[in-house]
Amino acid sequence: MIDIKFLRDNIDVLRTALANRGASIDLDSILEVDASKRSTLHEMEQLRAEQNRASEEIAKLKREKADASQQLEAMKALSGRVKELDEKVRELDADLQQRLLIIPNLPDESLPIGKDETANREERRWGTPRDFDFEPKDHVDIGAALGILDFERAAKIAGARFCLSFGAGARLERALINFFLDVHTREHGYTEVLPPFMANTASFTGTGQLPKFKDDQFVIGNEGKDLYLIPTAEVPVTNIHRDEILNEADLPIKYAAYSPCFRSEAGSYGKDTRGMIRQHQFNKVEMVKFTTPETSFDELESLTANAEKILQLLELPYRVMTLSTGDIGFSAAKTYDLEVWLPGQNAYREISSCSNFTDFQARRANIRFRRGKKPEFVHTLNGSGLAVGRTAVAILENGQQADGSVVIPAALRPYMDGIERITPLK
RNA sequence: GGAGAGGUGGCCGAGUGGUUGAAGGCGGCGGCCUCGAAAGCCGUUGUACUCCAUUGGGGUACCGCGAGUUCGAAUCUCGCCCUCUCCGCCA
Repeated sequence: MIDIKFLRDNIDVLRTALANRGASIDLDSILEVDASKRSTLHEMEQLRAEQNRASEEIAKLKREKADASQQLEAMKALSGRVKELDEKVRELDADLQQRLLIIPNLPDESLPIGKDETANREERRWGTPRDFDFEPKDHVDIGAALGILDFERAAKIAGARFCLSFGAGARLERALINFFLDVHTREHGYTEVLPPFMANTASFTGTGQLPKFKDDQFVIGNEGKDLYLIPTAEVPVTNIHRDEILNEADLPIKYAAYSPCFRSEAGSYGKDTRGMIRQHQFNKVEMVKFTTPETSFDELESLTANAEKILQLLELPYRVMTLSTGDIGFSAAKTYDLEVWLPGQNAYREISSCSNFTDFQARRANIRFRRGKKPEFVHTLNGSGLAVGRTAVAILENGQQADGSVVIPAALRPYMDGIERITPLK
C-alpha cells in the first residue's frame, strides 16, 4: 500500500510513476476523500474531548450526590452528533482504504520505462543453448513417448490445465522439490517452512492479491469459509509475521517453502494451452525475505543469485531480465525474471520471478521491526527458487536424446536413485 | 458435528458501568550499590491517528472483532472469529 502521507506530499511523483506503469488511478478524488475524512475526524474528536470532560464532571457530581441532570441533558444532544460524525468517518475511511488498496507500488528508478514486456532489459545470460543434431521435441511429446506425462487423463479428472505424471515424471518433481529445499537451506541460509496451502482474506490483502485480483484466485466455496487456495507460498509465508514487530537483530529473516500453487489463469485463454507451462496447479519452492529498508535491494541481488545457483547446478541455460515499468507486478518495486532456455519452444521462458516489494506489503500486512523508539516497516522480498513444473519441462527438453531418453543433470541424480537418464516406462 | 471453558499491555494476571492506558508481578531499559557481577533499592516502560511546538506538550482511539444499550462500556446485550477441554467423526 502507498503511504497516504506520501501521496499527499508527492502527488506528482506518484502520478508519473503510475503513468509509467500504465495504471490509471484517480488521485485527486483520493485526496478529496482523505481531506474530508480528516476534517470530519477532527470535528468528531473535539466533540469527544468535550464529552469526556463532561463525563468526568458528571461522575464527580454523582459521587458528591449532587444533581447532574442539567449536564446529562446537554450531553444527550452531543452524543447524537458524535454518533453521526463517527458513522461518516467510518464511511469515508472505508472508501479511502478501498481506493488505496488498488494503487500499485512505486516502480524503482532502475527499471526500464516501457508499456509491456518488450521493454524489459536483459541483464545477463548464463550457459549456451545446446546444438541438436536432430529436431528437438517439446516436453509434451517427450513425456508422452516416455509414458510419464498424461494430459488427457488429467483433463478427465480435473479439466484443462492440469497435469498427471507417472514414474520418473512424478519422481522428477519430488526430486526437484527436495533438491531446491536442500540447496537453499544448506547453502543459502534459508529456514524451511511448510505453510498452509489456503489462506484468508487478510493474508491475501497483505501480500496484494486482494482486493484487485480476486478473479485470479480459487475460492473455497464452503458456506461461511473465508479461504482461498494460495497462488504462491509468498502469501502464507509473508503473512507469518503479519501484525508483528520484529527485532532488528533477527533481520534478515529468510524462509524457503515448498507449496503447490493454484491459479485460475482467468484471462489467459489460448495462452500456453499445450503442456505444463501454464497450469491451474503447479509446484514451487519459494524464497521469502524480511529485511531492513536500506538492505533490501542488495538482498534482492542475493535472492536472485540464489535462484540462479539452482539453474547453474542443473546446467540449464538462462537469462536474467529486469521487468519494465509496464510489465512489473502490482506489489513489486523491482523484479528480475529468470528465463530458462526451452529447446522445444526455441525460446527463453520464465522460470523464476524475484522481487523487492519494499514497504508495500509490509504496510498492508503491518509487518514492522524496531531499532529505535518507533517501529518501522520492514521490506519484503520473494522469488521462486524455482518453479518445479517448469524446471521439469526444462530438464526434459534440454536433456533429451535422439533415442527419446532424457539425461538427468548430475546434481539431481542423488535425488533420483542415482539413475542417469529417464527411459521409456514399460 | 455436539457440550463446556476462555480471549485484558512483550509475557503472566487483577478489574464493582464513572480520574482505568488499565492494579500487581515478570521481562526490558536507565540509575544507585559493586573492582565487576548477582541480589537489593529507585525510576521508567504500548501502538496508531492528529494538533501546537525547538527539546516538548495537548487531543482522540485501541482490553479478540463488529454492532447495540447509556450522558458515559474492559465491565451490560446481541452477532461473529479464535483458542482450550470432553464426546463424535476422520488421515
